[in-house]
Amino acid sequence: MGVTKTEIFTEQQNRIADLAKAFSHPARVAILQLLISRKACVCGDLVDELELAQATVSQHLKELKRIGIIHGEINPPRVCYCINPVVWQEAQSTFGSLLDTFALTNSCCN
Amino acid sequence: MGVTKTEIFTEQQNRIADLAKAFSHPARVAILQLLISRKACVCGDLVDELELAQATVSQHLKELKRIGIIHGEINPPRVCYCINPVVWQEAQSTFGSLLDTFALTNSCCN
DNA sequence: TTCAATAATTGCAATATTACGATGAATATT
DNA sequence: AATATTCATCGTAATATTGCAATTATTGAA
Repeated sequence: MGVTKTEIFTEQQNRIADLAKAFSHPARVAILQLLISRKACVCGDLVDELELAQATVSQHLKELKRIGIIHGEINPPRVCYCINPVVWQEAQSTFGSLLDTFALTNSCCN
Repeated sequence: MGVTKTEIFTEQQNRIADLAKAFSHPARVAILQLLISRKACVCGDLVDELELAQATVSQHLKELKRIGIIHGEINPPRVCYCINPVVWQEAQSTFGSLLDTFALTNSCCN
């Protein structure tokens, strides 16, 4: 159907999936890296850095905003995008604990 | 177009995006959690745990295999799925360093 | 060989995502 | 006021993803 059955999963599982979406497209990874390195934080600069149309970059920024991992400050006529430290920390602890739940001592069931 | 322009991004960015896809759907998160907790590792058991059809679970398993984060051992007529420790560690270090590149002392550019 | 059990694959439908040109809204500058 | 700049949104096209029923291997057992 193309539609995820959100209701059959836990809140936590759905949130993990959402946070992962921030990193699940190379353009969004690149945008986040650019924001962190502070080589660019204005939409127009991101467009210059990436070989993508302005509309496409804007769409990825919208998705990142929806997830909450960035927020934009209007600085007319520009918009400065920044990492949201709160959600970034949430991602750190979420992926940190998820990835730690697998102990390397675990062996396969055979 | 619906098609990601893979070629304009770095190998690293594309790999991060691919690894993130393992976690970007709640069903795949649930599957990985079940494999880790060892409540289930056989496809049929996963189908019982999740409210999804066998074909759907199989497809998610296929995607996780493509990424490399799990592998299946044939134990006829069953298939036992396991976390691949090598790729799991890759995910740990990849997301670990990516998430660490943002220092909370970073302030926005305004 | 035939049957049962298990899982992969196929085919299909519906929705989501990616991408871009064009347009629109907001605001600074002239 | 008119213009230019910047970014969001709309519309559209193409591809990807999600999900399931049905079918197809595959293999062990009868």
